[in-house]
Amino acid sequence: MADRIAALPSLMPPGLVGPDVHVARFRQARAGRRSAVVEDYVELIADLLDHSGAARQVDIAARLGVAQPTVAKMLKRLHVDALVVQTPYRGVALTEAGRCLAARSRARHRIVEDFLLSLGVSAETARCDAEGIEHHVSQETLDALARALCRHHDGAAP
Amino acid sequence: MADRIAALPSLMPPGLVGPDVHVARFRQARAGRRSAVVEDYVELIADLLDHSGAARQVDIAARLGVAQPTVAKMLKRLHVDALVVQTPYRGVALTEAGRCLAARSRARHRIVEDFLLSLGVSAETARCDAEGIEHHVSQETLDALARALCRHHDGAAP
DNA sequence: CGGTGAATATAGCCATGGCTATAATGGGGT
DNA sequence: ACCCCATTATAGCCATGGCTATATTCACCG
Repeated sequence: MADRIAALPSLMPPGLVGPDVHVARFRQARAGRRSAVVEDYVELIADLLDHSGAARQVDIAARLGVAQPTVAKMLKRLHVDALVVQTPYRGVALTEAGRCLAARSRARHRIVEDFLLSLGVSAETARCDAEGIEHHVSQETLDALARALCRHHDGAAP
Repeated sequence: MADRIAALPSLMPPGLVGPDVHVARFRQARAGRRSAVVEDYVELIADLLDHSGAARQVDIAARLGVAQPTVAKMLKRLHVDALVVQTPYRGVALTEAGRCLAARSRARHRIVEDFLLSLGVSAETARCDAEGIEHHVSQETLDALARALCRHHDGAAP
């Protein structure tokens, strides 16, 4: 059938790969979409804690562009996931796991954004695109971006 | 020095940007996540049509790694969005708008994947990461990637 | 010490995008 | 011509992540 034809490499024009490989790609992409929200929250909480010493729901909501109850519901989930600790009617704090995830997300974010900047993309676009891209960058790609960034810096200012 | 910047991002307290700017970033990222599924479907349908002449629900489901009713429901939505036309118990076809969207998604995908390959990322990782990244790449960044790709080719085989 | 306003908690709604189970249908083989 | 079965349609469930409206609680000030 069509599948058998598509599975023959010699008859396969570039772009259509085996169904199993296709599945793996899409499953990974969906996983990235799922973890993206969590990473956004944790990273933002870390930023707020570092910058102002407190992470209140209203601040999180204001920066994410969502309503406060949305933040409250998500914080419950983050608490279940052992990423934050909440004291009622007070701000949230990150657990050790939360700080770890925040640090990784932040590093990833920074590398992606710096890399986009090194390509000549405007600061605002780099920020926006990095926000979406960072959750889909594997460690291998991240390493490649970091290497390219190093080469760029070495070549630009030796 | 470049290593230091890339390797120790968490030691640099990121200057917090204004809340409104933050909101714009996250809103764009959420929009990208929303459109990602639609683009995945349309791009895949176009690939199936090009390579086997038909896009059946079972094939779409097998490649996306989802169940057939999930595909059926999504096709209804794509029909409402005027991206596909369905004849009952037959495969789907793309509308003009659908073909247009598929072409744009495919071009975007190709540039991102080729760019990752040019960075030295393995073929499999490039495929997987490109699948997630492509939906979050603005036109400006896409242009920058294309330019860098051209420079890479010129430098590699002049 | 009490009241008031801001922050948080809670309840309940919606759309999206998954799933399973099952019914309806159409095409191909005998 | 007919029946089988692969395919598609439909029904109904769940989790996620948004929202509004409203109740609670805290903190501060008079």
